Amino acid sequence: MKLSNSFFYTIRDDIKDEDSLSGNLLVRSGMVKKEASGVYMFMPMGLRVKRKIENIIREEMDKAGANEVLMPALIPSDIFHKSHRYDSFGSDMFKLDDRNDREFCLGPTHEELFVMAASEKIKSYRDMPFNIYQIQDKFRDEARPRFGLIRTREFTMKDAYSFDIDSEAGEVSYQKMVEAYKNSFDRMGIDYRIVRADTGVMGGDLSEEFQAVTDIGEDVLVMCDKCSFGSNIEVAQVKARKFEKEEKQELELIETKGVKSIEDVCNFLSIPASKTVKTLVYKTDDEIIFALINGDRELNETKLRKLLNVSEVLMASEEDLKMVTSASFGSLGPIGVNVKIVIDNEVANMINFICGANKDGYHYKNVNLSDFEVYMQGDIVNICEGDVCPCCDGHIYFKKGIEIGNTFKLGTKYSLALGLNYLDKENKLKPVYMGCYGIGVARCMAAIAEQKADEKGLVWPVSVAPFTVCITVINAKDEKQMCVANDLYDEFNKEGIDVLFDDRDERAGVKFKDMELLGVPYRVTIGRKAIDGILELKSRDGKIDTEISKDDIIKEIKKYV
RNA sequence: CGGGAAAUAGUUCAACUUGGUAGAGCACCUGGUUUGGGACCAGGGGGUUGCAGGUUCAAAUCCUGUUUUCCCGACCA
Repeated sequence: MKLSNSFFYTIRDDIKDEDSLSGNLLVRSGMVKKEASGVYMFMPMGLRVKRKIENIIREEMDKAGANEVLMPALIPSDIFHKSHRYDSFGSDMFKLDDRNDREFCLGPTHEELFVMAASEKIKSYRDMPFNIYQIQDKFRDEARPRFGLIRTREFTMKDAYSFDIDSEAGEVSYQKMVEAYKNSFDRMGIDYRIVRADTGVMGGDLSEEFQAVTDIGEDVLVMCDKCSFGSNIEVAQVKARKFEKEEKQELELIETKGVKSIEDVCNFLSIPASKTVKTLVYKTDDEIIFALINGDRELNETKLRKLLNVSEVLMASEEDLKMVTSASFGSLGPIGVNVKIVIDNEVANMINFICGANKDGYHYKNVNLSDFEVYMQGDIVNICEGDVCPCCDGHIYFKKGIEIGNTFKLGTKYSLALGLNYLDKENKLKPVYMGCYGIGVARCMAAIAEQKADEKGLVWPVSVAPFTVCITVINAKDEKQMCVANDLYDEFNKEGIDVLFDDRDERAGVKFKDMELLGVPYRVTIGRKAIDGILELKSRDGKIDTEISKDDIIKEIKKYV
């Protein structure tokens, strides 16, 4: 591609409404442009990167034996009613009516359609296993699009679905996809971690996420400094701490005027937070519950929701609280109140702890488990840095990540809901075992940009770069330089190397800056010495900066691609 | 959905507090000088100040509403 007559532009100033590093650079380099919050146009350079990422994924999926298909983006809503997901997606779904008032939506995901597709083939156990996938746009009316391409409302996703006779066979299909994912992300040069995650609205038995490590990540990744444990914080198990053994003391009511927060209590009594118990009030589907956790912990709502087996937990308001006690937030505890008490595993290990007395201005000292009735006990807190790993005796540290891919063992959730069955050897009807596997294509692009960019602009690995090499002519009016450049351009093309020819009549500095902003991995500069057959080769990452003979340049570049 | 900020030329911003003909850098056009790291000089084009009301002799500026965008949170495969 020659730049002089191409649709290419760059922007010198920072973009006002793109705060993230990747979003700002992707827009400034003319790769994408925002049309609305979370809605982007892809310009030629951006589209090339996106396509390269798609092709890496496509190759790895095909290698793993999956077959590519394409589903509609426009989907009749009834199918989501059938799978009972219409309401769970709720306002995240873009909804519309056709001219006959039939309800449609723009597909937020495609499990249902893939089940429909698979049912065309699946009649018997002989018809499995197989895996089908597509690379297509999804639409989700996100509450808050942000960070450029990282959270958008229309986004390209590769989604694959495996169909097996049972969980054992499903496991094999699942592992194949995990391998394909590792290969894909390795080829893209992404620094990622695999972590356990919540299955969320997808449902199913197990979910793992592929998380690109970056500081602007929206997820907290829980890692162990000793073993390979990795988990999203939302599901990371906490090994309950054991506390020092001591004799149980007599329960004691103490006056604590104006003492509300855990911090206040600790200061007032000169004790560590771990000696206190925090009482949090939650509203579930139909009642108020008190959740008790150690004073230096944070509650994890996902875990609480699962423990209680309810669809939603919300923090209670002051009014909700009035229904169960006259005390206000800051003076709550498990004693003398008629609500269900849920305690964290760690609270069960505590002896003689401090908590609110359900009477404003008072706390209880020396509280023990025997002083109140426990409705349920479980792991309902967030793991902390420094905690002991749930799998070994190592210690936990955190990283932040962007979810670039995930894999789900769906099990039979969708096959049961939508009637996808097969006949086994004994002629019995059984539900199909499914897995589903997603990769956010543009999100990968943003993650790479985020991880690799420097102060000059984007830095693409060769595998996803819009062009592998650019030819920069110092003086486009110099016929000899242009002649050398044109020859080289033809040679690169002949060799099948993606080459960008910056033949614009611009000053050298402008061309250098533009190519650095764009992040092309290698630059061949054609300048004064070109007449003697001497060119310059510079890599965007700064590792190579050398003069080189015109005759060796192709060979040299080929070493890196 | 809660909290915060913002909207003025293609773009980044100024002018708003204290109402009085909207200005700069970059970008763009013309001419000239330049030509290896976002050149310089001279000249020039470009704005219903997001939108709708209101107050006023007079509104970018004050008031009300509304829309959009970003940030923090809630939410989120």
